[in-house]
Amino acid sequence: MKRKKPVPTVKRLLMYLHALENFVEEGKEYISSREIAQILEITDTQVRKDLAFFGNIGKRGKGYSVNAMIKKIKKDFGLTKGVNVIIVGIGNLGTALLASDLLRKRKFKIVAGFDSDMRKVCKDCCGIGIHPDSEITTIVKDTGVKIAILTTPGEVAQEVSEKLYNAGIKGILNFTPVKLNLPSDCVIHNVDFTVELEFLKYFIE
Amino acid sequence: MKRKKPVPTVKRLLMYLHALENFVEEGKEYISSREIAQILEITDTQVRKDLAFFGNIGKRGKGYSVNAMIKKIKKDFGLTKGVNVIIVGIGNLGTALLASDLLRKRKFKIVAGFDSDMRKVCKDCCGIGIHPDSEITTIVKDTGVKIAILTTPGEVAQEVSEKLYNAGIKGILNFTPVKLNLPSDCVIHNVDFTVELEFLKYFIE
DNA sequence: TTTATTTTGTGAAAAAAATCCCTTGACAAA
DNA sequence: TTTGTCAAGGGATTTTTTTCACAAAATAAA
Repeated sequence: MKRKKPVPTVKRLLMYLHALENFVEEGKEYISSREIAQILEITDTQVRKDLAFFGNIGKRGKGYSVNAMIKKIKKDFGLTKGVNVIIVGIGNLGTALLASDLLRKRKFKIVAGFDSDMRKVCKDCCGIGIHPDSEITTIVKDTGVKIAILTTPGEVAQEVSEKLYNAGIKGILNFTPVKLNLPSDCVIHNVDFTVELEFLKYFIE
Repeated sequence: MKRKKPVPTVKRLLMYLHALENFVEEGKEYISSREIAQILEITDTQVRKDLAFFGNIGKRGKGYSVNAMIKKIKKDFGLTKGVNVIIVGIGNLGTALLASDLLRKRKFKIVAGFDSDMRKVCKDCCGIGIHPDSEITTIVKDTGVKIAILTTPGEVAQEVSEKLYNAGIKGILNFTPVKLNLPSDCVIHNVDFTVELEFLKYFIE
């Protein structure tokens, strides 16, 4: 890898990865930058510039090896083996994520779920054990999981996130509408559909 | 409004709006660019540049009127009155969105839900009528709804989105992992948590 | 083999976005 | 008043990101 990749490049590379995995199922061996570009509705130069971060991995006149590119991206992003995550807050959204196969399909392994409501705590919900919040610290430490998906109500989000941080969580995918305040060695990424909807609305004249 | 706003500015303005609505609850009258900047962890210059798209709405030495700014942003984004949406695909995620108060809180009104499975169809689920897919065309035309939230399985996403487009939908918030192919007068915005998770993982060393 | 075509790779240019710096206005305290 | 501080506004600059233009390599066809 050449050097630190710009954030937009990182996002696009992940989108290339997802697009490519469909092609490998079809048995396609090589793909050109133009083909990738058409799928994502960007320019082919852009695709080549992004892929140039991995060195010269393309074959002139032929394109990029689908398998080789998938491997390169996965390796660079630490996605070669499954990534462990926990889900904190087993409400409607948390349950939907537990039941969804999207996470599993992309090799994310939900090692545990947590909820403050003892009624939600059960040995096995959708194949994943649900534990009380009080067990966050021990389980995070024992499993060494580094990523948490936060789907609690907004009211307790800050408090719970602090517990997660202290237990050793290094990244939080925050589905609550609250802006979490944690030390900078914990990466927080906010997902807010209402912002996305408002954003979408703006582009409809 | 001065001129067309850059995409990053649009996103930030919406985040300012969300942040500000917390302040108005606290009864705060004026807020400085620096205060907003600190919440979102960006620079104050950035905030001022973004707000400059609305003209000179700030008061030197004092800051920006919280209420005035909220009004400005809402008006510009067409968020002064409720925005109608439909949810298509009443699986786990669709159900979670129906039950969630996040949409309601931000003045999105779910006018109908749709599912191909007749067993999901009921008069009133979480206060919203669920209809069979076959009724998409009539209901979209009758209500004039322009935005759809797509939460079907990936396999039928393209097909269903075409039906939505033909019925008059102009914007789709796409939660499926499929890249939809529709004419360019329909805005598509993709939300993929797996990409977000992978993105997050990249920034944890 | 030769020629045409496809497609990568890259330095340079352009465009977009963010930051810097300085001026000006508003308010408050002396 | 005068003075000090806070904070917006806006031009200039810098940085980042994207696009352009074209050479070079590989392939396929003649």
